[in-house]
Amino acid sequence: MNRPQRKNNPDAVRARLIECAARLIVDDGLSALTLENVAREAAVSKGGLLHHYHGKNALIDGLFEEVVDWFDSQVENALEPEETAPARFSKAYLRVVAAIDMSVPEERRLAVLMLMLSSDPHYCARWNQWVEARLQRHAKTDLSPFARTLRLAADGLWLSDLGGGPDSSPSARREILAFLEDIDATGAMLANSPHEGGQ
Amino acid sequence: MNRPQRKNNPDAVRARLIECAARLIVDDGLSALTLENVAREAAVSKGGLLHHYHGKNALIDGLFEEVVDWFDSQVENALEPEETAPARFSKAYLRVVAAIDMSVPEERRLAVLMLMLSSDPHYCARWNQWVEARLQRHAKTDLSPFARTLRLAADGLWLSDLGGGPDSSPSARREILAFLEDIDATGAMLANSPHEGGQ
DNA sequence: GCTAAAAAACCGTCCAGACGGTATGTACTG
DNA sequence: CAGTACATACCGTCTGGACGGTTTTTTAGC
Repeated sequence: MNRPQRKNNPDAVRARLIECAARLIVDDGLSALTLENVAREAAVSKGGLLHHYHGKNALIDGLFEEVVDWFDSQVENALEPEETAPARFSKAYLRVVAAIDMSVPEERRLAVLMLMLSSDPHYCARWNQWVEARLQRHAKTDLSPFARTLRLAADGLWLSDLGGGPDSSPSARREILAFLEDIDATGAMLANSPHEGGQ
Repeated sequence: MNRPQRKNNPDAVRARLIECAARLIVDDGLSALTLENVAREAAVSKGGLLHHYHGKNALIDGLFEEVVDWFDSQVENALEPEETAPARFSKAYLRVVAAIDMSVPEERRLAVLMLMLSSDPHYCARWNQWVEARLQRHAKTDLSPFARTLRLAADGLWLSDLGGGPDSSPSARREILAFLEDIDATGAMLANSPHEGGQ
């Protein structure tokens, strides 16, 4: 995968740049995401950064795609085998979000996504594209109110995680998950309503 | 309360500054919140702005408090009369969020809150303080998993509103609300679990 | 009630620093 | 040698904020 014949392989530098950008955003807020800060954190000069990413937008775009791809693969892995399971996609969605441990740097990436989503309409639109594409693929299972509610709760959890809200503690999180599973078990009102997508 | 004997009462100017700052953030993004822009929108010079708010932080702080106070009063008004109703606070919380109409300028304020929350850890902490204070006040009714889930879903709805996600359409929203109410009606698993607050 | 002093409200300008981005130079690799 | 991967130095712009001046309102003395 990597090319150890190079002393400093540029892929690693790129990855480090993305990683540091993510860390900066999560820990110090969006305003801390400056080229200089990222470069310093990644132990690279600003010129070096701009060699890999032609401008700040390119860096952010790279970060965005990185995170979305990561989340996408995570959800894909969390999907149940039965393809007709109700709320199959939304459950996986929730599971991935709920499993995030903010103390693990790798998993803070999602917080980055949240930040970017709420700060820039452009990324918001791109995210919505992803969600709607997935929703379309799982239209048979994930348009029910229950599925929607699951995703909404996941988003709330996600947001709560970001700020360390009172519902992000492990115990509170466990309770919520258990509650949602109980509802699922009762099996009430899981019928897919024929609600047209989009707004 | 106000002093109408003044021709241009400064309270009105301050309110206008806050209002314009909010509008700028929501419509044009966080980066558009500059002293000059705010001053121009409010038909006040930059010096005038700095006379009322000693620095940008003071302005943002004022905005933050304004919005939190507004949300607080909205939730207070949405509270059911019966003080022992399960998830009393969380239901009001959800009701207020769900009732927000983003086309009404007044109600876009909440979007401001979201923006600030996600951009600055400091405001995140202050928001958590508010939530925890309210949670403590309503500890008897709003620590159940159901209540937590309600607030989480509200947050998700809130976020979805901001970005115009696929779950922010009126019909989808109605479905979700109805679903949540059905769960409430079944009355299952509403017992307050003795979960210690905080993290 | 009149007036002068004080305070508050407000304006326009200027400046230091930060930030994104460019241009140029250099070392390493193949 | 050519191209990649960086580093260094620098530039133009924007922004926050300081500062001094001007108008309006309030207060105080008489």
